[in-house]
Amino acid sequence: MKEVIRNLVLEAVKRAVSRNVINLPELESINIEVSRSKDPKFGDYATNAALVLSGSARLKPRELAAIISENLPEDAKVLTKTEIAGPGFVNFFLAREVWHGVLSRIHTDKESYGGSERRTYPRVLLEFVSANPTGPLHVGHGRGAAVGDTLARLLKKCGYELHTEYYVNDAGNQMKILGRSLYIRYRQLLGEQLEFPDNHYQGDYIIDLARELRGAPLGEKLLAMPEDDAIEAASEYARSRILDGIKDDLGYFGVAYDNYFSERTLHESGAIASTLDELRRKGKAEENEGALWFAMNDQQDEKDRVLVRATGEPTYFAADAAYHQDKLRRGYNLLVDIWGSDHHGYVPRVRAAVEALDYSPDALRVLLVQFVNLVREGQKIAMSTRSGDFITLREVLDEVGPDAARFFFLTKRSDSHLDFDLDLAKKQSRENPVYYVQYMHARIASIFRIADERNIDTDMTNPDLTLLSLPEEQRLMKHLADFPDMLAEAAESLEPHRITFYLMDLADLFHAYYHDNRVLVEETGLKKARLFLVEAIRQVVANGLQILGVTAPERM
RNA sequence: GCGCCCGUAGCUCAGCUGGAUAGAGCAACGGACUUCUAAUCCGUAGGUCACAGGUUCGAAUCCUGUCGGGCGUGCCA
Repeated sequence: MKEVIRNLVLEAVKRAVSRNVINLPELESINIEVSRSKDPKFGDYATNAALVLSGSARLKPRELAAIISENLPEDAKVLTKTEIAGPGFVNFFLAREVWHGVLSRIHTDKESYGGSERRTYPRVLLEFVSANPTGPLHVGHGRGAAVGDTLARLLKKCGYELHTEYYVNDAGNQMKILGRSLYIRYRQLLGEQLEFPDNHYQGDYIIDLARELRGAPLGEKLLAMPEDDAIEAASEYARSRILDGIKDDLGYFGVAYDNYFSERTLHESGAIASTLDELRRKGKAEENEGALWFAMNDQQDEKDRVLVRATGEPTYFAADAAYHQDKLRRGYNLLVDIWGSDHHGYVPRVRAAVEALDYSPDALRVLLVQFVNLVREGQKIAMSTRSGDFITLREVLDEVGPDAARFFFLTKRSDSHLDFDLDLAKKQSRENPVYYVQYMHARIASIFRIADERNIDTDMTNPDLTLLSLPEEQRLMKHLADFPDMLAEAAESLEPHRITFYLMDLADLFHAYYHDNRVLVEETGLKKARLFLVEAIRQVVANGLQILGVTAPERM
């Protein structure tokens, strides 16, 4: 809808220029905004065009606003009137028929309402979670998964060509430690007195894996192998079992990837060596004291960073440079990475690598997701990944369910700390936003169900929407009209949390309306119009929840 | 030390790509159940947008500094 208004304004400006009413040197690059008016007395939409353009037009803002207003296309039926207000805003009052048209549009488009046509957007590769396959997913990963998967659904809805990927860090020292952890636990289980090093994986899940080995063919084989081989075999086993567990958890959480990308393949294929060579040739990588360093310039990072250790082992950074190059070579021109915020110092490094490999640094957008505190009975639950003393995603899902978890993870901006209140997530009341939103859907579904049971006609063809004259009905229709704009802006800014806030606002409007007004009234015309309205609401709620990956229940 | 993020109502947070009078929920207080689900709703109260400067027609939003909190600053991942 904003686009419609914006085009009217641009048209008005062009007409004013061609009629020589105003003079604007740079007509092409004007950057005006159309926004939703906060207060009904300012109409439905407003533009700051006159304020932005007054300088180059050499006119006072209010004068320019008047000119824009006068030069709007006469046949713009969507407008009932415009007003000039404040320092020079042009306020637009839209015709009732516009909102009626929105309702009809929702009924026509159904589950596709709110989306955008495929446009010439960049091809996007979204990478998220990418937790090391050295242990189960914890709650923080859950937040990354919810943000990432919702963002994926959102961008697809908005017409982006997008794929999702999970980068599996299955190379390097961590995998060796993982293998040794399992190997030692296994031999301990068989009765040997072995010390378990502090820096190894302490979690009980390693002991569980060791139990699986006991009596199994692989377990027998391990004992016959030289220790190094046994550790490698144990590592491979642990990696594979843990990754399967991660995939199970993600599946239960409603998250599916287009691709799992193994770091190991970058080592084995020579991709890392080739990327390093390229960096050397470009003068971005230099030997020093036996190690290979990435040469940062002043704009990139505070200091040079090691790519290959003096031991000859490439660092995580080297693999990441190769990985991002690989992604870009696969034809993606926008890479979106979702990382835990503790990795934020790493952003300049990878960005610099992308730039050194001749891609725009803007081809990489990194979303940082802050930590999650679990709260029970008002107390934060202490967690530590190192000691293996943490709450897994699975435990949270088993306790509150995937719907509440997904919704909760999106009740704040991703770069803000999140307190996840387990008690609240289970509560079935107004305080719990996920129930509040789902309940709106269930209530509407129940109207149709009740009507059916009582043999009340729910035919909605050719409704007379002028009967929807209550202020709250107007507000509801306008809010439904905002849905596509909200989605487009959330997608552009990579801010999926906007969807939950939108739905909570809609729920406020709906519950109040429902409370004060009956849909199944005697008068057939009014009943038909109201059914038409609430069904449109139900559809938008369903569409919003679908993007969040949360179910829209018919009854609760 | 240096870098990044954050500081908005008692609490938890929206709003931050500059726009008009800073918004929700919770908690507090006072109300509403003969109803399509009270699993709900209505009302009241609550603010030096951490502080100080600056840019601008206009600043919670951008810039600088100060204070306070978090994180980073490995030839770790």
